[in-house]
Amino acid sequence: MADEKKAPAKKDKDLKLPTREENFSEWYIELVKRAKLADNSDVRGSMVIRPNGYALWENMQRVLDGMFKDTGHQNAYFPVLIPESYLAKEKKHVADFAPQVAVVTHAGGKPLPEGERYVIRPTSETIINRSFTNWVQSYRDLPLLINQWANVMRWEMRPRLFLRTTEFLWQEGHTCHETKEDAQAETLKMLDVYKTFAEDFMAMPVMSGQKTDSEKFPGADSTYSIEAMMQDKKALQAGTSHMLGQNFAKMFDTMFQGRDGQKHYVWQTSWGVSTRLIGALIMTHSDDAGLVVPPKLAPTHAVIIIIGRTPEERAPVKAKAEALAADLKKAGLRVIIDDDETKGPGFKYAEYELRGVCLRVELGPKDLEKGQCVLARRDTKEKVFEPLTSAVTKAQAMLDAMQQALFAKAKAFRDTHTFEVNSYDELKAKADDGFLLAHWDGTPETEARIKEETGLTTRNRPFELKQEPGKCVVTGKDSPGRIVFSRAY
RNA sequence: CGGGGCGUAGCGCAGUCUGGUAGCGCGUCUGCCUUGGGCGCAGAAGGUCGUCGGUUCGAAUCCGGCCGCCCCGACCA
Repeated sequence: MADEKKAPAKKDKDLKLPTREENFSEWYIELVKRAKLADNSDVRGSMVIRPNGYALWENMQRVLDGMFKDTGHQNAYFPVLIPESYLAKEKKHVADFAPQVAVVTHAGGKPLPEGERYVIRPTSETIINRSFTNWVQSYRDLPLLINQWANVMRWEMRPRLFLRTTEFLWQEGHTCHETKEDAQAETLKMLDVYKTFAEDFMAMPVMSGQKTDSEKFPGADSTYSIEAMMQDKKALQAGTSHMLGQNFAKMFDTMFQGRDGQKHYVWQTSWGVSTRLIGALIMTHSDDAGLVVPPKLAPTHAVIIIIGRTPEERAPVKAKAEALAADLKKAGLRVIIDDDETKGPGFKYAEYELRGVCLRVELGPKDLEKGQCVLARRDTKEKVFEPLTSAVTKAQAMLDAMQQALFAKAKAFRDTHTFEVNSYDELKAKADDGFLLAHWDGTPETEARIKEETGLTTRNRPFELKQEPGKCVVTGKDSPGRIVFSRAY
C-alpha cells in the first residue's frame, strides 16, 4: 500500500498510433517503427531498413528495373569513392554539393595527401563521365543508356526516416546522346516512366513538370520532376530527370566523332528515384491503423488467419487454409498463413493492419461448416463472406479494386487541395492548404521573397497546366503562366 | 549551427527535486488456460542506471566535462 506506484496501465497509447490529425509527423515516425519498416541507427541520419521495408524497395526495384530495360537501358556499377578532384572540375556542381559531401581523408592508416582524397558519392555524374569518355568514340556508340542501383551519401542537416537520410538507396540513370534533341527526348521519356510508375504502381498521382532555375540540379541545363501531395497537403518531390546538356561532357572531354567526321561533345541526361519513394508511399495511403500499400507493390497480398479453439477444431481449418493458400499463390498472390496459437485473432487483425497486408482472410470452424471464408480489405475495412469456391477470384477482384480505389482517393484528395490563387494575400492565406497555382514573374528574387515570407517554394511548372499569360501575384509583372507553389518535404 | 527534450531491462517509462537494497507496464521464456477485433492465471529470466571525473561513509539521484539520439528552425532527393 505504502509503496503503491503509478503503474502506467496498458493504454491506447501503447497499442495505437498517434493519429494523423493530432500529429502527422509523429504518426509517420511511429508507423515506420511499429510496422517494422526501419529503425534509426546509431549513426546519425542513417537508418536500418528492416525486411518489411526492404521488401517494398525490392518490389519497386523490380518494376522500375523492368521499365528501364524495356526502354533500352543496361545496368552497370561504378565505385562509391570518387576522387575529390573530379568533383572540383565543375564549379557549379562542386559548390552546390560541397556542404553535403563526406570526404575520406584517411586510408591505409595514414592521412591522404591533399589532392588524393576521395569523396563518398553524393551522385555519380563525374565518375561515370570518366568512363563514358573512354567508352564513347563514335556516333555509332550512341545512344549510351546506362543505369546503376547504388547507395549514395549526402550529409543532411535534418534527417527523416526514408524521406531524407544521410545514406540512401537509389537508382541513377546516365545517358549520352548524339543530339540535344535526343537528350531532351530521353529526359522527358524517363520522367514519364516515373510518372507511370508512380501512378500505375504506387497509386500516387503526380504532376510532372519543369523545375525553376533555383531548384535545378547542380550542373544541369534543366531539371524536371514529378511532385506528389502527401496527406498533410505538403508536396514531395518523388523523382527527377535532368537535361545535362554538354556540361559534364565538357568537364571530362566526353566526345564522339560525328557523321560529319568532326569531334562533338555528347549530350547527356541523368535521372533518379530513391528510397524516399517508400516515405511517399506511406504518407500517401496509410491511415491511423497503420500501413496501407497498393497491391501491385505489397510484399504480402493476403494473410490467412486460422481460428479455432482446440486441435480438433484447428486441424481441418488448417488443411483448408493450406489448400486456399496454394490456390491463391497459383493465381499470383503473395500469401502467408498465420497459425500462431499463442496470439488471439483480434491481436492478429490489428497487427496485419499495422503492417499493411492488403487482404485478411479469416477462416474458422463456422466458415468450414458454411463452405466460406471472410475477406477483409485493408483500405476500406470492408468485410465480406465469400464461398470458398469463389474465394480466389473474389480476392483478385478485391485487390484490383483496392489498387484503383487508392489512386482515386489520392487523386481526389490532391485535386480538392489544389487551388488557383490570384493575389499575394490569397497565396499567404492558403499557404497550408495544398498546391497553389499562381502567376510569378519568373525571377529568382521574387521566388526567394515568397519563400522567405510564406515558406512556400515552387514545385514545378506542370505540363498538364495550360500556360496562359498573367500578372505576378507579388510584383504585378508579366508572367508566362501559373506555377505550383506549396510547402514541401 | 541556434532553440528545446532525452539517455535507467528488448520496447515504453517511473524513480533524480529531498543521496541509503533498481522499480512498473508491455514484450520474452515455462506451464495451464484461451481463440470470430489487441484474452486470463501462476512462475521465471533479463539492468556496468550513456560515459569520464569530482563531492560523500554511501551517487541513477548532487557538481563538472565529454558522447550520443530525438524534436523545432536554417540545407536537401
